[in-house]
Amino acid sequence: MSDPIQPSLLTIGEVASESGVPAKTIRYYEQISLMPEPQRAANGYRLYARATVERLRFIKRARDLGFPISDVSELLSLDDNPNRSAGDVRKLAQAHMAAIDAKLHELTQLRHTLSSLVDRCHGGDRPDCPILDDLTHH
Amino acid sequence: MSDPIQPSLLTIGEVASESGVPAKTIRYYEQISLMPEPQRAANGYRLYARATVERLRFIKRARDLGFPISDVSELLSLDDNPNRSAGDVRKLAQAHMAAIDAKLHELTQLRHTLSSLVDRCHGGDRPDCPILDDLTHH
DNA sequence: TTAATCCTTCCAGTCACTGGAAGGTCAAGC
DNA sequence: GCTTGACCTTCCAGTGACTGGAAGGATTAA
Repeated sequence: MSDPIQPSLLTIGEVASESGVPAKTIRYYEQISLMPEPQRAANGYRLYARATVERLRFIKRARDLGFPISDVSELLSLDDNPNRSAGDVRKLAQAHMAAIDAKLHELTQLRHTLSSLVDRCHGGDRPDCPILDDLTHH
Repeated sequence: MSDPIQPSLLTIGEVASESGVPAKTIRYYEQISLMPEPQRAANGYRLYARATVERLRFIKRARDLGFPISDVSELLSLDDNPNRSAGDVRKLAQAHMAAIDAKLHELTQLRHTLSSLVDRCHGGDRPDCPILDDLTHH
């Protein structure tokens, strides 16, 4: 009846500051079902169990490693599943690495091209410019 | 009175195929004012001068080099301005290169971390996995 | 009582397109 | 004359992963 808030439950601001994930982002994760809907206090505030902080840290670390949300979702499922195989996790990480490698390759190419253009440009006050020439006549 | 369509004017499909920029994207560029509004035929079709193809190729090349639209807009202005200085163009390109370098650095770091995690994972059927351990306990 | 700091929801913006719906136009073939 | 297909038009919505802001309620401290 007295419906006391259990001392172990945390507000969104608390899990946010403890996990490093902004409250706004936590609500967003709930909206896209990456995080489950939490309990609510009588006043409508979200209330989270302590373990939620770990969950959010897991997500944050995965995001910091560049995994897209869809991968994070899979990683969470694997983490929850005691019958998982490490091979499945490894495959996911390898696929992500391959995507990063592709991006690195693309950016490296770009960098070479830009660097050669910049090197060939005198950079002075005259209007003639090999960079614009390249854009115009490539 | 007879309002003949000049033979040198092109439809959006024609400038699209000659420039390599999809018609949809050309309309989008018009919407964000990267491209000016073109003439219209009596039936409402967009009609472009031949020179538009060069303009679109310029944009496409700049986009392929990774310049954001705002930079492309500046590059077009510089290209149009006979009093430009090559130094301004060079500065823009260098700033873009710096952004690419930052991205490269970030991705390289990521790649190292992921690579070491993947290397440490046996990848077999057992559930124990250093990748998940890292996500959980980092 | 007031102010500050929480919390809530909902809407809009970021970036650069891209897909799709619903409909008008045009040329060719039967 | 009719149909078919390839154009063209506009408008709306979705992508990824948030982020900012408005408008308002709740709680706490001075």
